[in-house]
Amino acid sequence: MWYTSGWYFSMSAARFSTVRFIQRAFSRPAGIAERTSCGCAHTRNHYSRHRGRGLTPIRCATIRGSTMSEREHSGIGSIKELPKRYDPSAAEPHWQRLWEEKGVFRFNRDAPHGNIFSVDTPPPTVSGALHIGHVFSYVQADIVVRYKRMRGFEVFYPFGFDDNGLATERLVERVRNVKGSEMPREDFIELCLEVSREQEAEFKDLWQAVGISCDWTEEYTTINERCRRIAQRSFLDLYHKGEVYRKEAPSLWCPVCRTAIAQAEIEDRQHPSQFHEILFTLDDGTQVPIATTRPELLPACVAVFVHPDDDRYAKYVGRKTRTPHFNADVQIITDPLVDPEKGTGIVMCCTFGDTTDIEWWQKYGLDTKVCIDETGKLNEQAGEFAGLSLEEGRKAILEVLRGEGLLTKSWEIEHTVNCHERCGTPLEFIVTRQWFIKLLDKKEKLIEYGERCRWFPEFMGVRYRHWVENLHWDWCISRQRYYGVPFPLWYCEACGEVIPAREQDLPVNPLADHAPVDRCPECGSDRIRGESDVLDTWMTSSLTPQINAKWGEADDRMGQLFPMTLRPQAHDIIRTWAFYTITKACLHHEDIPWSDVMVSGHAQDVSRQRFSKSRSKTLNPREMIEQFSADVVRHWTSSAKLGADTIIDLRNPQESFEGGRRLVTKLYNASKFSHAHLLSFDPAGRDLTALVQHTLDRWLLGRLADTIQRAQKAFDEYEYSDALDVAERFFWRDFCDNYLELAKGRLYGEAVAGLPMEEAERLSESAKAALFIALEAILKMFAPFVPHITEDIWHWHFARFSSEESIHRTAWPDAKSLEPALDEDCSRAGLNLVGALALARKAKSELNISIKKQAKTLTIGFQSEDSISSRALDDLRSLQGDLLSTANVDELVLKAEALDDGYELEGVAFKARMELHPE
RNA sequence: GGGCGCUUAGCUCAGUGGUUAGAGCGCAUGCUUCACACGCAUGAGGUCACAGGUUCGAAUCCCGUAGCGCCCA
Repeated sequence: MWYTSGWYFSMSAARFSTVRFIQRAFSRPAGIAERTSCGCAHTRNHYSRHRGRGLTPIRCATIRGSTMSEREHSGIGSIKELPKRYDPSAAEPHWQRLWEEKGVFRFNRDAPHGNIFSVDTPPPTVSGALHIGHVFSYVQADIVVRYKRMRGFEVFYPFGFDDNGLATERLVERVRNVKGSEMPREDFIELCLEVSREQEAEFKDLWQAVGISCDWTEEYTTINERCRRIAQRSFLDLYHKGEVYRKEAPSLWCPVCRTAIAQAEIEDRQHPSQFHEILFTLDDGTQVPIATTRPELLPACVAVFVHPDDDRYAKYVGRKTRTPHFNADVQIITDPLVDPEKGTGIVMCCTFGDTTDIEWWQKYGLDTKVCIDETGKLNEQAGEFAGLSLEEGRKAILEVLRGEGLLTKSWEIEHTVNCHERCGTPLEFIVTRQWFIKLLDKKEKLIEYGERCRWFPEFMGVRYRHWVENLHWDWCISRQRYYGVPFPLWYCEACGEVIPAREQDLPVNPLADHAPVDRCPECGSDRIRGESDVLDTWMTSSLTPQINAKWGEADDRMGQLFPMTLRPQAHDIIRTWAFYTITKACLHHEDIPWSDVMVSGHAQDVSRQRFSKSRSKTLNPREMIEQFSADVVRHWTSSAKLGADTIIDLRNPQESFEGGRRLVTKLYNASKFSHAHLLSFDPAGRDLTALVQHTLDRWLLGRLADTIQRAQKAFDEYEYSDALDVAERFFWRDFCDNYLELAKGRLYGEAVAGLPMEEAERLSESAKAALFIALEAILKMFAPFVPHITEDIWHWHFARFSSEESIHRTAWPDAKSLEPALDEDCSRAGLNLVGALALARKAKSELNISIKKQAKTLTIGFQSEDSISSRALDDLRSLQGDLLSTANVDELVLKAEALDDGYELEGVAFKARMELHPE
């Protein structure tokens, strides 16, 4: 039998006693640690140092603040006495409270500009519950921020909520079942503020629960006094610079929300629709077929168009035609914008069906015949159809035409319709008087400013450029709504003069406050009226860098904080949030708002539909955190590369969280093991790299240095997912699978049992020093991703040697500091040993035996006698004790010749053969 | 119609000119092992969408085709 091998007993005499000691230590009832004169509980090694060698007791690491101490402090002393499993539901709120109490993420207001990493997070719109997609995007930013903080930047990470505007109004109307238009304005605004406050409390609670490391003392909402003042200051600045104008013009109009909106608020939706072929009549009685999807606009028809090269209709050009039923005579005109392939190739132009109608209206000086009112109903222009909704009007007009024999054909088509992103209503163009910011005259400048920002990933900057290139309208900033920042303006009712507020009076409410003058400076009239429109909410939310830097305020810190460093956001808001923010910085300061933009993707269901606040089917992040923990949810957010969308199965979300769960469990277990051995190691005041002397320990630190550098490089490019990947690889493979297994012999004292005391001490201290360095670096590398468990473990052991209160304020691991311990020969030897260990594992696996089962010999043969092989042979010879104790083999046979059978490891120039003890 | 992105293992995805293309999940086999069975070990699994080109060498660069997604007309 294998255990009767004489070699085993002769080599293991010392080990045998150790084993018996361990058994005795473990046989104590759990929770009763043996105590000695140093007054604390002990690990086996610590215990043996006191008893066996009479060494002075070292200070034992006590656990400060960690959740473990609350539950288990009485039991430090062996692995057994740590809880079997980590409990995130207790640990996570504990650390979140501590971070808040200690102000761990608070910005130091005296920090110099050059050392600041400032983050302009887009404040989430208060328009419904946050979903898992928000967590996906915002946590990605937090991961980067936590890394930057550890790299020594003074982080400025404020957080705000965008509660001003239409989106919030619609939420309030929905949840309180009211209509803003049907109640007193002030009451409605009060209700909006109330709902906003409730929602914001929930948002904040969720952000804290998921561990967003922002500074809550910098919190703002876009409706608060500072934001109203800055938004009005922004308007006045543009007004005085001549960058805004007020004009009566066709504007995008939402008939349901009854307000003008901007181009950026359009959402294209595919609608099933019908093409109708309608007969117009020429002056000589000839009938021409015109195809349209919008027969309800027939009363507003002011011309018909054909393509200049369309031979079919060339003979009609320049003549007049009469609209069916409404009997208006309109001109037939040619224009290249007509698509001859679409419908019949003849198209009617109305006031206003679409942007082409508006273009033609301007270009050819056409009549204005408005048939739609601002509530989306047909007006008196539509004759007997007045008062009908557009849908009813369409049916009625078609019915009449059919009766008159003028509707010749109808067929189904798929049609893209411009809808309002907030309510989905098809938009109309209505002539109204609105304020606009000039954009079209500065497209090139806006593109240039976009290019001065660094976009991650780079192609997201291209999307911005194309959006600017394709702008058709100046920015309409008037909203005929209630819950928003008022225009700081009054008008003279007599002559129409515009009277702006004075800077020192901001913020103003022109409906309640007196104008800065009693009489119109132009005509002397005392009939002065405040503007009732409010500013587009983007007028405020495009100013978040200025709001954060308190532009123009008494405590202005623009010099310190502007431009900001980073704008993190998802890609759907490039055309809105990013675009408007760049526009404002350009207009106000001739500068970019931030130097870097990191653009995240979306979380989607398996059907590849992105989540949104309005979709009912989504995942509640609170429930996910309760079920899987914040760390696990955060780990999932790193599973996708920056900018890439990710998929999460709503019916089976646990699959997406599996990787995080595994990492957290593994971190806990590996740390628990390390902790037990490190309790007897005192790093205080010692040069740890100098203690690391064993080849394997130096190999480990070489791998660590490489990992740190690669993670750092990835993080600096905002590629947090690559950083996580290299860290996990190192932790799982190098550290857990190989190093810990190989070091156990020395950590338990077995591998050094027969050596002189000093040598044994040196080798075991080397392992502990390496363990200490590597584990702390591992915790730090994972800290941005899984901030709670890393904080917890760091407090078991490392906090007491640090001047910081939290791992999140400590320095990112320094690869350079490891250099004294690095050595090429050790790196190579370590690699060879790990290769040989893999061969031994493979051999046992092929023989279907446990890795633990003691084998007789491991024979490794080398294919050739080149220098690589002979060095590898030397490496294995010098490390054979580590190999044998880890692989559980009695004897290693090294042969400088190729083996004719056995197991070959790919990429390694040797083969191995395993020989078992006879049964 | 235009722009951007994507197409790599059963699934979800890494992989920016250089050995034999990787990971996680899933699958198969073995192992109760003194941190971890929520674990470990070992293994199977790929015509890198298709076609052409550049190159000593292409998943990677260029051109074209097809399909998918997003954004904009």
